[in-house]
Amino acid sequence: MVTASRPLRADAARNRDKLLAAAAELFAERGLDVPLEHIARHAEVSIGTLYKHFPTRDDFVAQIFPQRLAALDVIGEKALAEPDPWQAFAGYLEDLYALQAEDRGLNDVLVRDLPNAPEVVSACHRGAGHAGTLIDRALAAGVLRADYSIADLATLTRAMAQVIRDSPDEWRRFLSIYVEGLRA
Amino acid sequence: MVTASRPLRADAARNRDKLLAAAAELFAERGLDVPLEHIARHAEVSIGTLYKHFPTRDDFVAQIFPQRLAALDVIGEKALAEPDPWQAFAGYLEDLYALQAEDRGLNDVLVRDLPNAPEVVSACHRGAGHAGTLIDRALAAGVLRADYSIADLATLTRAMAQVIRDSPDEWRRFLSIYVEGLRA
DNA sequence: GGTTAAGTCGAGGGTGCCCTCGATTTCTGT
DNA sequence: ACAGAAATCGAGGGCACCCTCGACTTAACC
Repeated sequence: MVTASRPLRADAARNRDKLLAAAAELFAERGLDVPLEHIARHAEVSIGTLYKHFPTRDDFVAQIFPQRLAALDVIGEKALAEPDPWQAFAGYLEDLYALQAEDRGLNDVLVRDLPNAPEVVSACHRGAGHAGTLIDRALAAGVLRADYSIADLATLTRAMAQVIRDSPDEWRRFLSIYVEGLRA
Repeated sequence: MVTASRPLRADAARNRDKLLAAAAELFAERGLDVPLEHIARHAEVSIGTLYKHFPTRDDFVAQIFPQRLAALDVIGEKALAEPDPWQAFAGYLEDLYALQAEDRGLNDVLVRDLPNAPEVVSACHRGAGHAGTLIDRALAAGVLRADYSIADLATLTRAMAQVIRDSPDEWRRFLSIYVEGLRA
């Protein structure tokens, strides 16, 4: 069933873009919970127009974060290209949380479930896939503690989210201590 | 300057107690941010009466948590009595976060600064004192990584708060991995 | 039992955010 | 240039929480 909607009118397309840009900026700075009214104001568009284009907050999230989550694939590939299994895994963690630390909204996305943004969910699944491979490789090489699993990484991610929020300069140290605990 | 206020009338004392009990229960279950109206309802007292007894939310916090934080002293003493410096330190962490995991409000208290509840702040300082001693002893014994400091423990506490909130059954595992990373 | 200070009550005003909808404006195809 | 479809606008209703204040009730003391 093809829902061939007519193309947007020029002014509408412009406003849509302004809204997306505003949302992306405010999400990154203030997190996923910025009032939608702030986004509208920042985009210089009325609140009614905002709701016309993006009826729910998750519509913004679904438009903005899949792109940003593509970075997850990039660091995943990068890590998979690293020959040393320990370096690959540890480097992946560094890169992942560096990404998270740069974007308050992304930090939120990785902690919440967003049942209404399937593309975001699937991007996270892809990321988890990479991470799983890295874990398996490290396990096979015997460099990672034998009982480590992807669930532990999920827990770590939530913990890191909090550390990043509270003290954006100390997360590397925290991570490095935790990672020490991971060696086989 | 002694502000000898008259004793409370019987009904007032009763209501005050009901309010404290309600607040303690709801803080523990739902965290520090329960609506004050819920507390009043749960205490079967009007919202006006609540404000009469406790003009701010921090007045509740200041009444409720110093008691609860006394448990911090207990586990601190217990740890100081343990002869093995590593066991003392690691056991302290276990006990501390077990406490935190039992009480959603306490979990919140340990993450926020509460400038308006000086008794709470000072109880935390006392706790930090114990922890500092335990760290120093472990460092002196050479069993703890040499650069560890009380600031790291503060970071850990925030991280643990998040882990406890999200997955109340997995915090022990998370902690044990982190603690592995701590051995000298 | 009467007096009165102390205490209780809850309606209601304030704020911040959510979301809708009818009046108005603007684009676009002819 | 005009008609009509498409967009825009923002006032306003709803909700959850905050907090206040004046009218009412009650305990405490004689």
